[in-house]
Amino acid sequence: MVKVQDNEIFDILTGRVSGVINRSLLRAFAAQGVDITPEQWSVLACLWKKDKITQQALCDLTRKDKPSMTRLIDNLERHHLVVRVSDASDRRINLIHLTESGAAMQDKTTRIVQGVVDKALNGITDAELTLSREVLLRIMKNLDS
Amino acid sequence: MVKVQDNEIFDILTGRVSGVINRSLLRAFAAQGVDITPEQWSVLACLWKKDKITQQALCDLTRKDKPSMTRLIDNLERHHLVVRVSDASDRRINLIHLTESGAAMQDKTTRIVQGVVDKALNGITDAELTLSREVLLRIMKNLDS
DNA sequence: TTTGTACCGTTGTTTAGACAACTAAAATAT
DNA sequence: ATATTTTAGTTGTCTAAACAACGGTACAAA
Repeated sequence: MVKVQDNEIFDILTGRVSGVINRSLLRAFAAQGVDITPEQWSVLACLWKKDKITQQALCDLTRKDKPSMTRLIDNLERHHLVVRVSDASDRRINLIHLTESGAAMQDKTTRIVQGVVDKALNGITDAELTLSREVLLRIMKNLDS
Repeated sequence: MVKVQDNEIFDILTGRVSGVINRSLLRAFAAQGVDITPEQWSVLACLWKKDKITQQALCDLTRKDKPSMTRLIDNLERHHLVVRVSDASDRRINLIHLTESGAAMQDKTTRIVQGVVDKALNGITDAELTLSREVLLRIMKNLDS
């Protein structure tokens, strides 16, 4: 049995790795003069694939809850990267539209993120990565029920 | 090369796993009537190993920064689980002491956390876990510089 | 001894996640 | 046609992380 007291696993699973990555991304953006957070980037990344989708769709894609998405979009709107457009045929719905500046950020920011990912995965083989990913997905599955 | 656009890796590294675990822990505590967060638990876990240490030591052990620790300890004090005792010989220092209630939480909460960890790691072999951990540590090392 | 420097902890501000409670609109049931 | 339920999104409250700036205290150098 893996004992909780041998703290390392617990530490790793409980956000150490993602924290490091998140910080790296945040700093990489800042260093390049991009005023955006990794979370905001993940929302934009969805919209670059498919624009004009609902907030709920963005929740599903990013696995964030609705209040989080509301506030993320508040922030993205404040930065003029997206706009909420309420749907005429179903007035419950906001369709989130990329603005020009929002669309324009894709190339530069994706390069930045790619740089961090490359650095993170340096020296790690495909086989190692595949197995780790598979283990992590299994852990998530074990817990969501 | 692992492309950022194949979103899965990015998603995994960027907190989805730790998010799931964190939520699981939070709910497990709540379900057992324990009014505590996983972060607070991680601080208490340090103190159960070695009581009466400085805030800075707790920062190092938990890899949190000083403001985060200040506020975590604020919350723990509010719950009467620890107290700050300022050191007589060096008045910059607060030594964090477990209270009786703080000490008393060890067994129950550790069992709860152990339960979540067991569930998370169900069906994962030692070899798989060892390799994944090693990969994740390598990723962290790649990034902290 | 005074000055500089390093260290410990706090406060302020912004972003974000979790959860509950809520409004409004649409869809379904009766 | 009205009542109920489901869905979309917002707001409020708490916890927490990141970063900058700050006040005290200790210690070392000049």
